[in-house]
Amino acid sequence: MNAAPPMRLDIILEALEGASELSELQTAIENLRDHFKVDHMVYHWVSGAGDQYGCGTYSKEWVQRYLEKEYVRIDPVIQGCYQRFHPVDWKRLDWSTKAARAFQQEAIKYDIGNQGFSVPVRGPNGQFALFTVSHHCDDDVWEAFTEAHRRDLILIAHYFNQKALDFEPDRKPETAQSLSPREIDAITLLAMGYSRAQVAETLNISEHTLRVYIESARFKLGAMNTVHAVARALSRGLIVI
Amino acid sequence: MNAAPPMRLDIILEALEGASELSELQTAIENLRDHFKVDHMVYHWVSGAGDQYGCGTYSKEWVQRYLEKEYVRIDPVIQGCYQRFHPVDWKRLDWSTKAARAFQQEAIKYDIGNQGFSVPVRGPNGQFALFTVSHHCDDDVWEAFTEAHRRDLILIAHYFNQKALDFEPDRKPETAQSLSPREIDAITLLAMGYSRAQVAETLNISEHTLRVYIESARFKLGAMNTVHAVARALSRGLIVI
DNA sequence: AGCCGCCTCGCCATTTCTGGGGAGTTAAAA
DNA sequence: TTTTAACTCCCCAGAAATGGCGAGGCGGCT
Repeated sequence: MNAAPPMRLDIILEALEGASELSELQTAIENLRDHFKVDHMVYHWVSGAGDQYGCGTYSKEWVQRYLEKEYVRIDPVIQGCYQRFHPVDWKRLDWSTKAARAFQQEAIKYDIGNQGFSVPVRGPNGQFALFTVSHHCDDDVWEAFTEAHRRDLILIAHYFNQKALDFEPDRKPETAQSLSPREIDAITLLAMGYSRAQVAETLNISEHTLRVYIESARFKLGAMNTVHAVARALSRGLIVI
Repeated sequence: MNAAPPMRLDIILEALEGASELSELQTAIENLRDHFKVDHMVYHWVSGAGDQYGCGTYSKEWVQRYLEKEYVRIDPVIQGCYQRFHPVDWKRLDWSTKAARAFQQEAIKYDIGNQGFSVPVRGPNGQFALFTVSHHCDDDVWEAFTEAHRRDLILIAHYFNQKALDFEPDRKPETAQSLSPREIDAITLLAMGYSRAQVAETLNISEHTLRVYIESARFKLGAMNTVHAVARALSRGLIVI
């Protein structure tokens, strides 16, 4: 299609590293798609509450439909990568549910391609994103491709996420409010299923003291109740269970 | 020191990728240190609860002291990387507190080196680890080194973490007992801070019905109470907020 | 056709959590 | 040195969650 030959990878990466605007990410991802000669390449930041953000080469129609239908809830690529650290071929995901299969059929109709490979990326505070390459080809061709370029793709995913985090200032101020050791203890034990009485006993403090911790943690986390506080602490990576 | 010349990077990486035992990680990290001609190289998995795990070339004495004194709590490298996505030079971290400076002095006494560079890595369920290179040299030499090898170090960090996750079986056998759509709705809204009454109203069902969902979700998740259920659903990636 | 899972609704008693107060110590930071 | 932040303890009343009970309709799978 294009008269110009694909750009060299290191030049694209350098441009990506130096990017200072969102539009440059879009340019970079298009250059990368041409460089690797694949149908699509997408960076997709999945920010839990439902709001998403990203850039890539999927058609506007598909992106809109994806958002409208809240496909993020059933997309096996999202679900699968969320549990994994490794980059993963779409074939190895769980497409067994009916909803997933319908989703797959529709995606193919929108020219996403029958093959895909996604790299999960994670940042501070539970931030999560995907970098995906998709294409239309045979299984063996695709396997050769992913084998050959896995390292590059991991690095590229890393760079895109780095830039996305740089451009998204919203995530930073929340970081300031970390929890005190005692608060972390309290919230962690609550997340492990202990009742307040049990937590207090475990920590060797009175239940009243425990409540002070829970309340101050709730305040710091901007949570409306204990469940909310635990959920926020978890998804921000402040506690681990 | 060694008579043998350093191994080539891609050979070391290949060995790392194919590793099936912890001891191979230790071998790989020593080879990498020799390859890059630095004083130390360390992979350090920081598992929230306090237990740690890793491999690397720090002296046994330092590792033991680090664990004994629970330096993970005050180490600015840990604190700083936990909030960041980018790899970071130790000089750019916050060493202003008294405890941090004392820690730094002690680390230098144990021959860690005056320069350091750490790459944060994150896996599913809030897993967090660091890959660190440290050395004794001037600022400009160090800057040239980190500039030249940043990409390699990111990839190496990724591979080490991948292997560490593979070797850690605790994270895997999550019996993926999935939740019904309504249960997911209920647990998600609870995780977002809504009270039962609010969730019931939002979902247009009676509070009694809602309770059935919560209880069945609790049962499926093996949780002892609502907080526990929400925490489990979150850390298993069944819900996203 | 029958079983199973999912969705929906109801009541009562008990336990647990939450929101509003106040108060003292210690250790580190400004 | 003063201030700040973390840790500890206490009371009370009202709101919310929990445990255990039962019931019916709908849709898919065998």
